[in-house]
Amino acid sequence: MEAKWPEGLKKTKQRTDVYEVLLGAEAPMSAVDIFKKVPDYALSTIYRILASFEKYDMVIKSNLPGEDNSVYELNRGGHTHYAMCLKCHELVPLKKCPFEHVDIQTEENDFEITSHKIEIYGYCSKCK
Amino acid sequence: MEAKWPEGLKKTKQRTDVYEVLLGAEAPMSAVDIFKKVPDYALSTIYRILASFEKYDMVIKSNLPGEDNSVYELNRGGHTHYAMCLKCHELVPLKKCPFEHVDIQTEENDFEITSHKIEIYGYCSKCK
DNA sequence: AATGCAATTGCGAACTATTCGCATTTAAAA
DNA sequence: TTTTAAATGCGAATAGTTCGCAATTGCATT
Repeated sequence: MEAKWPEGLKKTKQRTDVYEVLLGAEAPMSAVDIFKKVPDYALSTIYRILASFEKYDMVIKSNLPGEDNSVYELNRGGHTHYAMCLKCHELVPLKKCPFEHVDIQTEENDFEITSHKIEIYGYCSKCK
Repeated sequence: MEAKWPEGLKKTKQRTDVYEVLLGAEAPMSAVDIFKKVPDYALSTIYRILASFEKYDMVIKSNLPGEDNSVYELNRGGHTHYAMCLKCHELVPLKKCPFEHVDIQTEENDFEITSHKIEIYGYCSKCK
């Protein structure tokens, strides 16, 4: 309900509702998923809201392959990765970031790494 | 020119030419990138060829965020990951897979991992 | 509480990457 | 060489996302 709201991001009914939806989600959602939860708002508005949230680092946008759309999740600080079931497409969170104690080396030895994304695939307990 | 060709994949001028293009590429290419190299073939044919290559595990299809298209690279066996420069979008290969000696644990403890993708972001030597 | 204005929204049209349908061509098996 | 399933070219269709613009709304200032 009440939560930190970025300075400079105007509060509107649409934005707070979309924020609520993301707060209640336990897996990343697509724009259309969100749209279905708040069908009174225009889909293009959902996209614009998500873009504004992304600009303020409130959400993380990901593109899961196999799917042709983007999904969004609230940026809750400590970053989370997911494993995706190739059969039912369920997303299962990883216990911890596998890169925690790994150092990554590029061919170009001057590359400054700022962030990463990980996609894990396989079969969930129900599907295998 | 002569290289292993999967059993059951019919050899056509279009397919071998697309294969050549991918062989000569040192970074993943989009369908349109490839199309520009072989402009006599229909773009839809390029897509279908890439889909057939993917089915035979000859290419790896990836979706780089920020870009709204997919890119394809030849599957050369030992898998490679890339770091992407957030400024110039150059792709720099990693020296080795960071997951080589890491075990990944999901919340659901029965998840069977079969593969992974990694996306590293940052700034290349030229851009930072 | 009323005013002003920039930011946001709704609506539909536009755009882009990708896929599909179908008639024609072609690889390669017989 | 004949045959036949698979591949291609072409344009149209689709899906996700973005854009333009007029109408609305948040919120700072009176």
